[in-house]
Amino acid sequence: MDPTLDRTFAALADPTRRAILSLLLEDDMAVTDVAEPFEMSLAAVSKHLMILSRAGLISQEKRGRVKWCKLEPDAMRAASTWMKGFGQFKELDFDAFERFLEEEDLS
Amino acid sequence: MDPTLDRTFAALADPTRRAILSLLLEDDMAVTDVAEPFEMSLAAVSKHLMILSRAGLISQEKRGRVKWCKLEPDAMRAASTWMKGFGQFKELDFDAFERFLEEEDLS
DNA sequence: CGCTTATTCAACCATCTGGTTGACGATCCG
DNA sequence: CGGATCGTCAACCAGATGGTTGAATAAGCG
Repeated sequence: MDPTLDRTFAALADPTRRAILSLLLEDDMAVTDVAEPFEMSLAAVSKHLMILSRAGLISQEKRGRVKWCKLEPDAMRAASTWMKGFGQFKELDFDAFERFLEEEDLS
Repeated sequence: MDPTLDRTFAALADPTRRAILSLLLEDDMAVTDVAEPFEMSLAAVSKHLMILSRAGLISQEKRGRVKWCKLEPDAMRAASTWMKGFGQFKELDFDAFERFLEEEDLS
């Protein structure tokens, strides 16, 4: 029911966006530089960045003309936590998993 | 570029489908039983199960009239591996991460 | 055989997605 | 100031998504 988790997984479902995240792993980048390796318009990349931003996977800060994009690990960590918790309890203790979901509010 | 990873993350982006996976964690279930807790038509749940199935997150086996749905951990593991690898190399060794991506073919 | 249960199919609908192009606002620079 | 660069906005498009309903297929049961 967590809308953030929805947005995070949805954002990760696109290969262009995963590639953008890989780029940002190297360093913070301006929007134009993020767009450079992709064979699509700047506007399209800008939209992808907006989706990543609303999903909490990146943050954007405008300094002068240039908008800098920066990886934000927390959102991905939340998604990873959901998956980890999921596997952790398989064939083990379903009640414990239920409690885990309630605690984390990540059902 | 891995279409399976695309489908896996896309499948996980829907709260109904994540809830279905939680149900299946408890036990294998028939389609009708999976649908029971949800306030939507059986056809809608059937579609969700199809999406989970094509994403590799579950398998479905028909025995008699009844189609049994079973959790398949491999797909989620692949997604989890992508995320884990992602975090693992942050601010550490970008070249190693690049190699990881190539090896895993999970860019 | 005929009824009931299990599940999908088909058509339809509203909304979202990923892309385009062209215009626009903002900022830096000579 | 005037021009170039950075980035978004707006309108548009084709196709996917998540839901509905009603009919169809398939299998078990009396």
